[in-house]
Amino acid sequence: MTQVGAYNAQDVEDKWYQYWMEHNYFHSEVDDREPYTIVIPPPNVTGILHMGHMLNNTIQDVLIRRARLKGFNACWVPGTDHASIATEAKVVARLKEQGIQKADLTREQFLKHSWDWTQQYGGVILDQLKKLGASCDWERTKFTLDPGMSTQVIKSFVDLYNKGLIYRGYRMVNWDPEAKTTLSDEEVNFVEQQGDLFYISYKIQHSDQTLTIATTRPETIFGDTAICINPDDERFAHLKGKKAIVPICNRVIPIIEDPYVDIEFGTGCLKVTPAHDENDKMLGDTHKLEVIDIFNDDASLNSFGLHYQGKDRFVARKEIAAELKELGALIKTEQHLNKVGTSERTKAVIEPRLSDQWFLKMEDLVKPAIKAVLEQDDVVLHPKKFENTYRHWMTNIRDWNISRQLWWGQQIPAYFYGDGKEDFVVAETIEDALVLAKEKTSNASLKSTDLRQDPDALDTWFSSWLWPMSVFDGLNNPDNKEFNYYYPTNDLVTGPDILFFWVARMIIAGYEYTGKKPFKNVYLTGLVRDKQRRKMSKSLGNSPDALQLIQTYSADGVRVGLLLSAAAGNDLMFDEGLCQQGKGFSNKIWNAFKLTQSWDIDATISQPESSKIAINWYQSCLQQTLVEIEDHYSKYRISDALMASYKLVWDDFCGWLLEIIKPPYQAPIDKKTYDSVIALFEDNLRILHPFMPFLTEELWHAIANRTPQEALIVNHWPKTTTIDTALLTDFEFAAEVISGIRTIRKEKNIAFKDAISLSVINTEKIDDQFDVVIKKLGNISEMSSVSSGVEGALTFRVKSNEYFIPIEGTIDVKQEILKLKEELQYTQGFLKSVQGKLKNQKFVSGAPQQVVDNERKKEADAIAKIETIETSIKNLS
RNA sequence: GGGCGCAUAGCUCAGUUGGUUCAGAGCACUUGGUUUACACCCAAGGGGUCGGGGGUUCGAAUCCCUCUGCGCCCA
Repeated sequence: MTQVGAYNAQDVEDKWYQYWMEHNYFHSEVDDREPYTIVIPPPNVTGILHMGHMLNNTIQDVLIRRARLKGFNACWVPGTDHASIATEAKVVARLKEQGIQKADLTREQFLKHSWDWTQQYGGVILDQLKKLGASCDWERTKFTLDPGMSTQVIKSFVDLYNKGLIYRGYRMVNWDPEAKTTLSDEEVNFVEQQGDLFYISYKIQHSDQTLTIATTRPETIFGDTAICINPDDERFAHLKGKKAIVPICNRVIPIIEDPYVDIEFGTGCLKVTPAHDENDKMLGDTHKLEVIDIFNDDASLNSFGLHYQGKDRFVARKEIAAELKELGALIKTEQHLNKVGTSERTKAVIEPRLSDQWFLKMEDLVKPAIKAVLEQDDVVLHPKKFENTYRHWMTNIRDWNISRQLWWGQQIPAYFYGDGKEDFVVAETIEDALVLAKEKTSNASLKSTDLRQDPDALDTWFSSWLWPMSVFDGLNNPDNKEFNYYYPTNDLVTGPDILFFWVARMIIAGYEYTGKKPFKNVYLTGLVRDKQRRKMSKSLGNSPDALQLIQTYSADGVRVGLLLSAAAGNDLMFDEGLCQQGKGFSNKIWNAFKLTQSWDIDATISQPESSKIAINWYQSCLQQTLVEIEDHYSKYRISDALMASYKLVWDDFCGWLLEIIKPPYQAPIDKKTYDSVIALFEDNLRILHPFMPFLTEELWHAIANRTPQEALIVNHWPKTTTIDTALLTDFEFAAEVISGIRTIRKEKNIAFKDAISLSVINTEKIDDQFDVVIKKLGNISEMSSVSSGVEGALTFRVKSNEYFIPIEGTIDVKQEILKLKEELQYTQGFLKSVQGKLKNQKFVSGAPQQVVDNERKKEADAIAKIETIETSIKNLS
């Protein structure tokens, strides 16, 4: 007998993580085994662990630990992302606090600050993942700006440029005036805002007439280069071919006609500002209009804004409205609800702006990626429903703006040698660039100092889209042993919010560079929300502190809590109660172990029949659950796999098996039973290990002294054997009998410690092997088979078997009969509906044979049961 | 404005090809139970016209139409 104390999760968790690290179990090297690879979605280098990370890294750890147990060479590659916009914004903000403006620094100085920041905070989130139990191969940790990673990004840029897929375009882009950078469409959020609709009057040249235009942005009148009307609009027919005068700046602009104008909206007249609106740009192109950009980089007005020069766009808007009013040009203003594009990062209102940018042509690149997911199932999305979203995006894809006006990131490897738009070459190094530039210009005297590298950096996603390849150096060195072994990877676990940003692009890059998928399965988790369904966010302050949660509920508890309600692709309503449930489960397992250790083992006593049968039953039960779990995993239904394991251990192992084999108080247990139970407990631990790595490893070593080679983390998944289904069915029947006894005990207030006797009319011809179990769990002193009813006994039925419990004193016959009659009525009704179906010729001929047979069986069962009940009623009356 | 999805017990959700996994799970709730692993426990129990309406079918939570409410993505 061993004394086992209470479970102290914190000490245990630290101890085992250290042990795992010391013995290098997480590290993977190329060998003969089949690989199983996951690359982590690299969190932002300056980020801290939040609930979303916890969820998706728990899932990855479950998958990787299970693969390890299944004998695969499991490799989970961790890393961080340089997250150019987010990180640069943070660095700029910190410098500002120190009184330093980014504009006052050189690029080199600024990058030095950024690297300092990265080194200071970069490891934090990875350390937090360790607390969660993440078994990443830390020796392989990568950072998207590592020199080896960056060269691959540059290589791919040059390659795509040389293939003619990257071009420089003057395009309308989303300009973030605060971060002073371009954003991709995906980084712009549209938020509803109550604004004003201004009705501005323009004079018609050489006449007294005016026309009125509705606009939400009066400050852009300085950029107006035309007025547009619908050619079919009768109201404005008289204006055709005339010219209008822009108020304040008094520029004369043409009145053009285009069916694009919506006659119904506003006044039916549209002012055209090609520099500051996508649709206006389109009109401008069609009608060859002048383009006047009126803004500086920070969205203050430039010299075209005349006396508003230097003023912010929103300040200018108010003041211009006031001036227009003074001039009598402002007819009225109306309240107007519109959707305003804002920066995902800085929340600044986006300014549509024309600028020179680098673009990647997507049309041909997406083709293999569409085929792989939607036609060939080469890459499978879980859950499937995301295929529709994927299809929609991929078939409507636009060219990707890959340049950002930032310093933190890979600098675009384009080198300018002159002032012309086409005066550049693209090369991996400045030396190569010089060679190319000399060739292109036929100017042999060019020097590298004559070259100016494009100051812009590449979009962060342009480096992370290579991630599954670049972490294995696959672009620098495509024939290397590791890349060939680990790639394609197996599973990718990430949130659906970056299906386009990241997942789709990795698939595109994978096919472009290797002709192969980057991963086989994509598991899309849901978003973690709070109980009120709100997204977890810093500003709402509704995101619990991840490390605090681990401290309160243990890492195992939090892992279980998160997984319990996390079906793939479904948002997860986070509730601390779930973690409590996880912790409760740890406690349950711990106490089950504590119980087994409290017994004295006696090798001389023989095994009770009830223990023998119960152990056989649990063996089958575990095997059956194993099949179920396997099926859940194969469909990436991780929470179902957990729930199946949870019920196996809690209900079947603790609730039934341990209760059956438990020796009487202070009596010893026979050795055979003890050994079998421990062996089965070990199988439980193997199954639970991926979900609860710490507790299971602790118990694994508490059971026996084990060498490092024998640690649970590198042990094996339970071996599969045969399932005795007849045994399972018989047990189920016995469980119903026990439940019947318990119900009667409760109804009649018969305490468990009072033994009772039980008789049965065994119409069902049930095997008596479980009688010993029924006797033990029902506290039955005597159990006998009878051929006819027992007088003065309480009864219950399981199928057509009738059970009798004689009790002292008289039973309330009237009430018993009433109960029986109710049961009879219900069964008769059930029989009637079954027979109704069977009488229906269309059902019998139309339904599959199996369904019809089933109905016949139901009919027979019901008839037998009715007979049993009727006999009982007769006996009582 | 376009696209995708959801609505099942008080809550969070399963329910795969229409029929024994068909009305289910976990939690919560009610009642009873503690000298004998665990009250973070055990047992028993209540609770849903599967969002409304219509249709297809021998048969619908499941397929189709429509209405209502909600969520997400994109313009």
